Amino acid sequence: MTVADALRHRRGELTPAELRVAQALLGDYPAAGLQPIARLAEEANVSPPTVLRLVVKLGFGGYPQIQEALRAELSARTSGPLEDYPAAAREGEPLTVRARALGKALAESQRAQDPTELSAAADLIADRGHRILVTGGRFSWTLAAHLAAFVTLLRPNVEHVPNEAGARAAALLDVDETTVVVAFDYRRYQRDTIAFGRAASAQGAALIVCTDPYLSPLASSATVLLTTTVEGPPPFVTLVPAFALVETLILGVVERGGKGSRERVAAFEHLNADVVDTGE
Amino acid sequence: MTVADALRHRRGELTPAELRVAQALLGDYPAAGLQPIARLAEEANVSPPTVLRLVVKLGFGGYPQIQEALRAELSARTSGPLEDYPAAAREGEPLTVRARALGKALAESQRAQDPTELSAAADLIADRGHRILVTGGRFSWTLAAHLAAFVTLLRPNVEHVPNEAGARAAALLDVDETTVVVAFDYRRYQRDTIAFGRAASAQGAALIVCTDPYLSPLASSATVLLTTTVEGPPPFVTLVPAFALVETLILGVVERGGKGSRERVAAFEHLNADVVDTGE
DNA sequence: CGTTTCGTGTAACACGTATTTCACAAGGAT
DNA sequence: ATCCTTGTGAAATACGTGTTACACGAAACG
Repeated sequence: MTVADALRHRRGELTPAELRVAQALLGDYPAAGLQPIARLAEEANVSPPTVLRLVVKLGFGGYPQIQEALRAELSARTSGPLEDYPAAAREGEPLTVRARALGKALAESQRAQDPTELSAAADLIADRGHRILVTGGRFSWTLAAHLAAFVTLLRPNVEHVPNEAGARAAALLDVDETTVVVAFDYRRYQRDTIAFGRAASAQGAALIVCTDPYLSPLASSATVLLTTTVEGPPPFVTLVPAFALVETLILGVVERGGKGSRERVAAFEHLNADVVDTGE
Repeated sequence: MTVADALRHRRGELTPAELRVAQALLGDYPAAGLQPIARLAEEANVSPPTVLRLVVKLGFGGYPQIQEALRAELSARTSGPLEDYPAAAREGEPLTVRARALGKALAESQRAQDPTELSAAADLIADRGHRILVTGGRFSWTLAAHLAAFVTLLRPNVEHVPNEAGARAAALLDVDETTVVVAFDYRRYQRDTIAFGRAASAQGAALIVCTDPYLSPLASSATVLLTTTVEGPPPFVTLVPAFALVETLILGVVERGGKGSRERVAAFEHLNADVVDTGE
């Protein structure tokens, strides 16, 4: 397990100040952790002892030890298993290159995923005692919509809250301890999404935050935190891993729903006259 | 110029012992240079002062300075934190299995993709002489929405037609030869999506159909046909490859849009006060 | 409303590290 | 051969750094 993995995995045990250190570390990984402790502390707006406490909490004997771990990860890169993957297919072809990049991003992203967090999220969403609100940002709203569309099929009381002030204000009116809010917030974090999530959290709702490894500021309020890569082919970002996460979540909810969920789907299909079973 | 460049460039001026340092440094770059000077010296079989002399010869004020330069190079890499650090993938874990399945589906799907069709689709969508309508079915409408949301950013005259009779009827009113319709239709093909596509095609519109390998009935009317797998982990289907296709299409449109597209995106980001650049 | 616990920063301390100084070899020149 | 020049390492020094101890404040608890 890499330092980055450990950092994300044990996020729940971190204090606010320690979380700031984690963000600084992940934000410029691994270079930030190879600086003197005082410099890292300054970038994270905390004191050196706080950094040290985080390091010890992660299981390292001291700051030099975590630095050694980071250097080791750095050295391991050369002999990494991903290097020999591209043996297949034609090099050069832009489409092939893109496919590889996406596949790699997907694999990496899911490797870093914490099964505990994932199942906690599925539990929350599957529990019919909760009301579910799903929302997203300028681009990620489609992910929210996709999740909401499927989950609606599996259980009642699911709502997609559009990326829009009025709808969000209205949705907040009924938020209480029995509400679960799923928020998608990826780099270029959006102030309004963050505000919505924080408000919901303040009103007692459970908060599932889906974000990138740099962590949305909303992460500190999260009950459950799910991260996926957004690194795509060189200059671009991709939401493919995030989309895969959404599907995995849906899968988890289906599993928890058991027979009831399947029957619900069957009922839906019968009600739906538009559906054609066989092609042609 | 990077430290590595400087090292190679000036290797002629180096003494034998200094050369050994250079080799050690380049052999495990840049991790070796981020160790304490004594450790690096030991690995190169020289004394610490020799390392320091090399550092000064390269134009650095001291050892901390060259370390800072190395860290800066590390940070400058555009690649994200996860991308570079593979680490060992845990076998067996259900999540990993799913990741592999998705990755495989993705790779296969994109390999089967015909570059000609893909670029034809991108051409059609990028051409500003056309009006673009995007629509999808019960589940794939989010894909349509995602495509529409991004393309709207890149060019004017793009419309997402919801999966709903009224909206579709209204949209059909203005369809003519200058219209391009993008339709998503995956297994459990939908009668209404098919009807919409056929009607648009009959009115002279170009038709881009995104479907699975079993082919929607709409395929026969398609100007351009794009297929992706829907085979997911055993009992389930996945839209991940389809989502990747959408992103690839967007990428194609961006490329064709050239500088204009980028400026459009930049303008959008400036207009958008909600966006937060840095966490917290 | 005290009391306790937890989180955090300040300041002193101790350790490790970079740097300097100096001594010693090994060629090359006079 | 003797003197320089150049390259190198050992040891001592001075500095920066990690670490520890302690004190303050805020939140949780009784």
